[in-house]
Amino acid sequence: MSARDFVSAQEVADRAGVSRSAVSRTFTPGASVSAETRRRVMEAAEALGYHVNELARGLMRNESGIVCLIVSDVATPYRSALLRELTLMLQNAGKVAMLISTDRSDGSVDRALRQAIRYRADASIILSGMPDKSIAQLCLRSGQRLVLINRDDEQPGTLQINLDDQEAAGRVVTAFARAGCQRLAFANSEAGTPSLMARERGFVTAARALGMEVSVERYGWTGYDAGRVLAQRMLTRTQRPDGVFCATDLLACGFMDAARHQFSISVPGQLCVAGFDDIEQASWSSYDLTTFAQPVVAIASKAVAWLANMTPDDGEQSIRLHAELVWRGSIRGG
Amino acid sequence: MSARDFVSAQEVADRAGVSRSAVSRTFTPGASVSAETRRRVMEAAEALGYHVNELARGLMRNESGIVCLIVSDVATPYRSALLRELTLMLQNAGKVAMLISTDRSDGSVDRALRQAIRYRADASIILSGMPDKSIAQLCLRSGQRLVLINRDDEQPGTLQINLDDQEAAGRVVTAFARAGCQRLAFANSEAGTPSLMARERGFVTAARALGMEVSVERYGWTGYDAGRVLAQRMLTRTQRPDGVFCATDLLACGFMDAARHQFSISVPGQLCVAGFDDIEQASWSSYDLTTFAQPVVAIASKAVAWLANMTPDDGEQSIRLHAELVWRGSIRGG
DNA sequence: TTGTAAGCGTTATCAG
DNA sequence: CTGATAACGCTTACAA
Repeated sequence: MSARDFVSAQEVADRAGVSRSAVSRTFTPGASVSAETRRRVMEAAEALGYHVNELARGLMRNESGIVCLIVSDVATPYRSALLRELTLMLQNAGKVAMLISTDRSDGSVDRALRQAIRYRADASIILSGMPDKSIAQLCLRSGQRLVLINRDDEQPGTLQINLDDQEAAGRVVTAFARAGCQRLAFANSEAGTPSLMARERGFVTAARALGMEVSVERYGWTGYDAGRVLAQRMLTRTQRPDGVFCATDLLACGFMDAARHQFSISVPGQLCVAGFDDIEQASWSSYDLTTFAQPVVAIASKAVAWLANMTPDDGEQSIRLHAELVWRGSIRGG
Repeated sequence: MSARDFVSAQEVADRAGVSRSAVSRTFTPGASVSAETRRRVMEAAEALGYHVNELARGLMRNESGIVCLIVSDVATPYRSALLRELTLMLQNAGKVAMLISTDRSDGSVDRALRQAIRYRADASIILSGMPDKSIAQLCLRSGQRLVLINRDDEQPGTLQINLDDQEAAGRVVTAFARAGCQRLAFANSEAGTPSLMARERGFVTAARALGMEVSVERYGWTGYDAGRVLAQRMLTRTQRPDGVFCATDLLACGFMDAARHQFSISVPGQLCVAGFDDIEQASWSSYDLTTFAQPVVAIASKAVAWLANMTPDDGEQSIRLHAELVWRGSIRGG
């Protein structure tokens, strides 16, 4: 068992010949300490290797500085990009990120939130899954702020950040039409999250509004492999689609690869493809995928700003951000 | 300002009609409480929405349960995959992950470690960058355990996890030779981390040992774009290489894309390519990249096991893991 | 098994 | 500006 011996403010105070309150004030931004006292304290602290104990500080201040990031599938390109922005901005805001991974099992998010409460996190940001109403209530009641990203559920007291998924999906129909596509299709996963379903809804209704044929297929869990399977199902029909909107870029990459290498269908020559997220791979020249950009920096900065501000009106708030269409080569006639 | 009102053990004790120590014991695994008392406490806790305050507990126990993950470029496929395994296994071990992002600036890792100390983390796992000796010493002196992954530096008291990079790089030379390659080349970044340099060293020496021609080029920071630039430099030579080992898969993807789409060179027909890491994209059929697998689960489980065990011998320890060659289609004649 | 009481390292309050 | 003193919520001897 290790020593576990940290130096305390008391020891610093002793060495510097001041009271421990003086030490505390030295390390509290904006507290009133004379230059001379501060200097002596800093010197002693440096020599002893003193570092404020945030556990004790959090106990007193009733504010831990911890923000929990609750997320599943961290290794996914979009998720990890969002994670990067969030941790970076939290650090810049003087907070620290606690990462909790969830799985698809029931109550996984609830367990994560309970963890957040135990560590007295100032806030939790939920990137995937939905918390049970009751546990969300508990968070809010105990003064923990809650941010839901792309969840689109009405939870009073929380900040909701969403995209204009449905409207965006409508815009891509226009693009397919301009490219001369005749038979549209939407490739979705079975995850059924609000944003995924909004994209499907938007695509289908916009296509119908233009009097275009449109079909929908759903399979698996929004990854590359699911995209391949979807291609297999959709491209072996007698009347195969010539314009496919995939619910995410990962699906689109799998779809394109299967189309080209398995069925020798040229993209965009015989088949136009679009995705959603604008993950890094979408810009790789093997894919060159037309897609919608997740405004990850905007999402992260909105979330962190809301947390940092501690807005006086604690009420719910809903932010809807714009997903910009990124034109690349997977749709003809950009 | 929010209410920030958590229920305390005292309140639970009052409601259950017991002392607050009884409450404490109920939530301490392996403490002696009668079944009846436990039941009443649990009931009261449930009703009130009580959750142990880990800040206070950590203060007393001198053990926070926090493990810091210090990492740069979280959004990179290999890094995020390792991150996923680590957080998952830490959770299973009853620990919680605190994520600290670093950049390439000097002292970035040191600042991260200082943060870790302030939160009295039980341990820190460093995935990128190197801490200053003095701050590492401070961590160890204050009883914080340190794990360095792929850093290959001698830091007494820490756990070092490394791969057999140099030996692996040697094995790929054999593969190139079997494929009939004549002119080998190593595509590296300028990052100069120990593992990257070990791969370069291993490749060059093995090639020379076989009497094969071999060149080295270094550029940028180990990403897709750097791979493209390296291809540009290396494939426009009069005597261009026909077997290229890229220091990472990301470099390899960029390299292959440039080779095929920019220079119309067929892979593996005219050019064999190999990478390192076995990121998810390496298995995508557009790349089908022969590469070495980072044993991420083994790495993570070794790290967490070491932390959990609190091995009596506190001394340094060095684990060298094997990077398995994953045969795919980017080298002829697998 | 249970309750009492003494800390853990900090900050906030309030005299001086 | 500075120093005592009382919290914060918890765990853990120690005694009952």
